Amino acid sequence: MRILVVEDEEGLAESLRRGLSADGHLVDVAHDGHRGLDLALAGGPYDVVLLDLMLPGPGGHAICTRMRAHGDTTPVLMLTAKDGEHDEAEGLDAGADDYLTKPFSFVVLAARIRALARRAGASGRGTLQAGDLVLDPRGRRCRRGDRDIELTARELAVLACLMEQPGRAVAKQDILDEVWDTPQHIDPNIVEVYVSSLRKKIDAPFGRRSILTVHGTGYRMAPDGG
Amino acid sequence: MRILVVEDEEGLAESLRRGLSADGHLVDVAHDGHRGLDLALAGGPYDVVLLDLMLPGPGGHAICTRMRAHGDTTPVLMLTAKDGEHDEAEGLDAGADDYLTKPFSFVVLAARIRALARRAGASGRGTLQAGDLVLDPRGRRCRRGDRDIELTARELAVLACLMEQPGRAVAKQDILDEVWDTPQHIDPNIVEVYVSSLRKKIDAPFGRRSILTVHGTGYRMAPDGG
DNA sequence: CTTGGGCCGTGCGCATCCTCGTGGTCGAAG
DNA sequence: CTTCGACCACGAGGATGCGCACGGCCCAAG
Repeated sequence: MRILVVEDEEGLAESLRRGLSADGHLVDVAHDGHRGLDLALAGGPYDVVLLDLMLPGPGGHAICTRMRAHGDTTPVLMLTAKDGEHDEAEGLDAGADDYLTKPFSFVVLAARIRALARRAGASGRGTLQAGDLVLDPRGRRCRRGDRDIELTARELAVLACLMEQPGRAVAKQDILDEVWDTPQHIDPNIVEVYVSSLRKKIDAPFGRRSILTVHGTGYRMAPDGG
Repeated sequence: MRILVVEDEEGLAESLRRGLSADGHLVDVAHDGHRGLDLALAGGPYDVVLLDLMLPGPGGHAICTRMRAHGDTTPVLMLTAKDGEHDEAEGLDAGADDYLTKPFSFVVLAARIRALARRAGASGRGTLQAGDLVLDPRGRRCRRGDRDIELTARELAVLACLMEQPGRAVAKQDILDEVWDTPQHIDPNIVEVYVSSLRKKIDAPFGRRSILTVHGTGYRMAPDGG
């Protein structure tokens, strides 16, 4: 997922960036309200936006209000150091979807982010993204940049399997488990064949390389799409 | 793993309990919706929850919805006797992660459970850290700061062995035992070779020194990453 | 029936990785 | 300081795993 973090405390911002990156997300960080507003309005699309309430320049409240005024419905998770009801009400009024008081544990944050993404996904779920490569498994569509790409059912399933966890290696056996019904009766090399076919469709014509081989393990989707 | 099974057909419930236990999991079983809901909300934490859709009392749909409303993101696998699209959409809307129609083979079920647990476990657990050095053994990823580092399978295994106990010296023989299958038939110097290779990748390019030699014993990971 | 597309298995050429040997360097003990 | 054992760097060879083209099979549409 693409996540925007607007947070002026550098230590916290950095640890959020690391933690979320380690979870396989693409993270942009802004250290003040001006940059945060710019990215929120034009840097996206993001799947989730984390906003600190107190910031140099426009605060989280203002950023969220502006986003909603522009018709942007990206889920917003508000972070704040205070814990009064006053703040919570304000944040939610501004159009925030959830609210977290500092200090918080990273595990809790990750859970809230998943929950937000899940709820948002209800209306337009299932689109996977890695750089300029977009996959809509339900609608059976795949695009690189502005060009549509035709995929067969198996190709699409394998690609989805990889794009569900961009940046992480997926074992060949795991792909078999997820894509084939009777994985035990099937030659694992079949995965190589489909990866080869996918590369010919989504990489070669664009001079890219988004599906990387992890020797002895399986494959990995380049988070930036190659 | 801890697994919750909510299933009212006693025969099926029992065979699931036996099969999953045989796979090494800890299994709790509920035979109706009320007990299932109680366990799901308070009996955990579970790694995976299996929900039958049709139950005495609250159905799987309701249980899943309640779990999500409580912020619980435990992976849910929905079981159902029907096979209409209607059911699938309902289950996924409720926040289920996957969906299996009866009858199903146990092998398929086990594979789906593995896939769910893997996806969930991907975020957070299992990542090792020492300063700005981060290792994700499952996803086969390694980062120093904001730069990705490519490691071979052996390199990664040796590094994981050291990072599991940052600051503590690990005997060369212990590394052999953990990383190699037949440690007795192998030249112990091989460990030195891989440490050397690791230092070239994770230390030298950054001017750091995170893998320290403990003369006469083995090696030690600098807790701060060097 | 014929045709075409998707799916799966096989085999060979090739890239990568693993392992070990050699010779040089470092560090601790006396 | 000297000595000896432990450690390190480097490169060659074999072993392993991968990429990809090809051909047969099956099903569905015409």
